[in-house]
Amino acid sequence: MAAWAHSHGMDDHLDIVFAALADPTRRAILAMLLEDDMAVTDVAEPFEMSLAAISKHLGILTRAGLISQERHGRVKWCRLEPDALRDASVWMQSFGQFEAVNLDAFEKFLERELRDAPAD
Amino acid sequence: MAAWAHSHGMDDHLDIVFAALADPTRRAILAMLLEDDMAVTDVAEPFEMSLAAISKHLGILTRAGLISQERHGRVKWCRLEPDALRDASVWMQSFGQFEAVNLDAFEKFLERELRDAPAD
DNA sequence: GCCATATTCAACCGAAAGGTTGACGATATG
DNA sequence: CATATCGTCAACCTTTCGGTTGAATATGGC
Repeated sequence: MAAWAHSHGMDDHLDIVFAALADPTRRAILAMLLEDDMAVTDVAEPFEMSLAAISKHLGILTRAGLISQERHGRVKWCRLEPDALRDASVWMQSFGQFEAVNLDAFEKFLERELRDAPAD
Repeated sequence: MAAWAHSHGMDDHLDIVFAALADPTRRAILAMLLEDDMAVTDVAEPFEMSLAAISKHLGILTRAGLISQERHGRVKWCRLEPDALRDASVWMQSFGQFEAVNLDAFEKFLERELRDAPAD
């Protein structure tokens, strides 16, 4: 089980992951990191915005668990962490394939969603 | 022009879809609509917020293509539209398969060294 | 026609998102 | 030591988000 599940509900984590994915700059960053790990400055280079803005985006991606950042000297390397994306992907597939046979995972998902919803 | 900049039409749509999914109320609504089509008032019933707020949420889900709304008399029925979710899921799976690409660690190491090299 | 019901619209509000700039701490280099 | 580079922080600004309330616009039932 993923580390974030200990301190947050799945719901909170999905909030953060989907919000992180909702920005085109951040998705472009993920696409860049798909090819290779990169330093913060190199990530920022192709974008027409300040380094501080990119640094914020990277913080958001890190908090969402979508990337990890590791410091080596004064350079901070950014690495893609596909696990969080896989989790959200699984969530979405439970909708896209709800006609299919795999109702087990979906059943558990639905239970969780309904319990977490502001009910009665 | 970078390779990741190719998908421009889809990019805007992904903005809207992921932003729509980033709210727990809206995800709960999607979960409810999995079971059955519902009228707006019935969708709003379990939530502790105004009907107008739910109406806004449904508008956002509709603009994202995640649901459709059809008016019958004075009742507006909401139906899940899993296609948009499937699209976003496909986008995410391309990242989930990151490991399948099996990038060579040595190659990454080499590129890192070259980028760090003070020569030129 | 009259009234209740279903849904949206418009105006407003506080908080959060996404950007800027300038200063700053830390690290490498000469 | 001096200086350039890497990255973040703090303060600020504007726009968007998520919610409220009250009025408005159908539509259905009697």
